[in-house]
Amino acid sequence: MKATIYDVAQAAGVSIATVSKVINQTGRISDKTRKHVYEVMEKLKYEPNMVASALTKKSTYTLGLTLPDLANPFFAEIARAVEDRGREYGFSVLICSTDNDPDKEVQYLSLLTQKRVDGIISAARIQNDHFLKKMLQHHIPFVLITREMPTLAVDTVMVDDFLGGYLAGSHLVELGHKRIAILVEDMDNTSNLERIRGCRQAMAASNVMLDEGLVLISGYSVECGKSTMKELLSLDERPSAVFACNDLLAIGAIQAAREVGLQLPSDLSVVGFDNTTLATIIDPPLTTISQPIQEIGRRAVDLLIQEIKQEKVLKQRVVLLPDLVLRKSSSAINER
Amino acid sequence: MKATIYDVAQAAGVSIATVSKVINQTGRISDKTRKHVYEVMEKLKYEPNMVASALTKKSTYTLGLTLPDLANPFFAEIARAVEDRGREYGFSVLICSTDNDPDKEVQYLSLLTQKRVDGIISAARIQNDHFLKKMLQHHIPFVLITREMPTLAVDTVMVDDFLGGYLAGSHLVELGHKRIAILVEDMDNTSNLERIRGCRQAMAASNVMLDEGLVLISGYSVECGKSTMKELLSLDERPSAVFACNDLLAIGAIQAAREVGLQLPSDLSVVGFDNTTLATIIDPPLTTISQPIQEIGRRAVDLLIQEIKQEKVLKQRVVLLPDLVLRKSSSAINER
DNA sequence: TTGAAAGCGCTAACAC
DNA sequence: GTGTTAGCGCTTTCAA
Repeated sequence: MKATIYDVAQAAGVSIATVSKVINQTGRISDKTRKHVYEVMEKLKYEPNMVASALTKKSTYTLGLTLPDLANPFFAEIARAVEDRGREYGFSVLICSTDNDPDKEVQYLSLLTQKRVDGIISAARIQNDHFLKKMLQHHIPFVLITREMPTLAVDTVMVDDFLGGYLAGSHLVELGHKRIAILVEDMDNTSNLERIRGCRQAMAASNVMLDEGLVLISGYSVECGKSTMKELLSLDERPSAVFACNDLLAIGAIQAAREVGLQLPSDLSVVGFDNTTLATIIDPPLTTISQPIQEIGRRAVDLLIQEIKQEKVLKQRVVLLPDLVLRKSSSAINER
Repeated sequence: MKATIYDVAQAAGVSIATVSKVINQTGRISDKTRKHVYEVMEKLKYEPNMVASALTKKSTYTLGLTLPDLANPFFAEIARAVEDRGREYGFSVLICSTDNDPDKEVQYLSLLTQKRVDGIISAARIQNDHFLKKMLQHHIPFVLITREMPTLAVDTVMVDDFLGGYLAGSHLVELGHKRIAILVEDMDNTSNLERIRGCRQAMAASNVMLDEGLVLISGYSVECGKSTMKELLSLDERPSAVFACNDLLAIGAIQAAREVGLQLPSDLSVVGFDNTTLATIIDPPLTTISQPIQEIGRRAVDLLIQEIKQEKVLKQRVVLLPDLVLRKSSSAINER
């Protein structure tokens, strides 16, 4: 049986209140008893029971993180950033992959509240905003990352998707591309919509019209990007450039292009979004729009902790600005 | 204030015991009261407090997972596999990246025991086996994955590293390579040692001697692999093939080779280890030794849960067998 | 500087 | 079928 605070108190010849105080460094305890209690704890291999203390303190010192898929490098990096920043504040993190499945989302969110996490960070594209609204009514500290819910007053840390799309679009247009395709995971979330809108607007600013028939919904994975890109490449008049709304799709696009024998970037320019480590691994290295992953994780945790500690009442939306990272997958159009 | 079981009991006009029974589906409750209690819970938006129940039930239904770095795709995939299997049993998982830092390892392990996780899965290369021994004495269910501790009776799920190295070595030797280099993260862990030993033995079996000067410790990242590979390539007599003890290093090696203008696989064959998704992204696609990641996560959780439920006393070491996955980064030696 | 005692929200005998 | 009650291991007034 694990030692409890009673065992320590008894062995040390003091009360449990005293032991509690030395553990938590609260109240005033003489150096002598403190040291003695420490020794006894050591001897008994005593490990404070945080579930008991959580029950009284009403704080578990754990954060919940929901995201679509932990195996996706982008989210894995986000998770790591959250973990690191959480650790600095003494919080650990419970991770939940939802696969963007509404059922899982609801289940996990409910689980997290039952486990009484002190706050939740969600990168999941929550389908059920009704449910989310309910969560917020429970007043559980909550911050959304990577995406926004325009209709909800919820703390958010995100990147400016419109600007990201705009940067991608201008880059391509400046390189002389006119026939630009867009690969998107799905159209159900604002981020993707904004990225497309940004790209379209950048093109329009240079009088290049986006052919809406070249905007393809591909699903979520390298494979999906690849097969969708193949469709695109079998078109009579194939695009000379493609903006993929995330790196995974961009990679699929590159693979598809190579499989049909195209040279990159001369035959096809590809721009991604996220700037995950994958972007440097693919050949040619991917020109992409960077999200400041570390910073997103960091700021999200900061906001959450402030809310948990009630140091803040003002909800806010932090919009970080993306960057165009030039690599080798894009180049001036090759007019034959 | 969140509703408690008392609020529900009162509002439903029953005792808390009854409410508890309907929540946990224990004891016998009439359909009528059950339904009524459910309605009240609904109305009050009651969420059972799992920290309270954990205190009495002595089970938190959460698992701890420690690994070197969640941002590393290999471990991210492991984490996802563990999460999924855990979920099937109703467990969530607390993730801890140790960066192979002995201090963090000790801190996290201690944190996990304080949070009273029901069990721990560790992929971390725990430096401090003394500490680990202490953990095991506490009888906390524990399973090691991805690596072994030969001197400790601890449940383990791993891949046969020796065989993996052997497969890599034979493959290269069969392709006619004689000057084979090995890139390894570090020599502090049995896995790496075994992989090298396997490779060496496969070579020896074909009367090819491993030049120990070609075994380089590179550190842990694509960048490290790259710079170490550059050293290797600046040798007077450069190797014609390299076995990298993990995919990250293999990717670094490929990048280095390309940067100095080599053609792969004609000028250099590269074999990796792990078969992460990265292997399919790099160009040329990486020939590598596959670890059955899903299966490792799955089996680890199964073992752990059995131990938690005390359905098992026998400790065991599950050794999964690796596979050679042929892709495009290796080919017969090119004799000029 | 220390201790007694009342909770925290729940489960599990056990009694009715 | 349902209720009473004694914990689970800890924190936190409040007294001493």
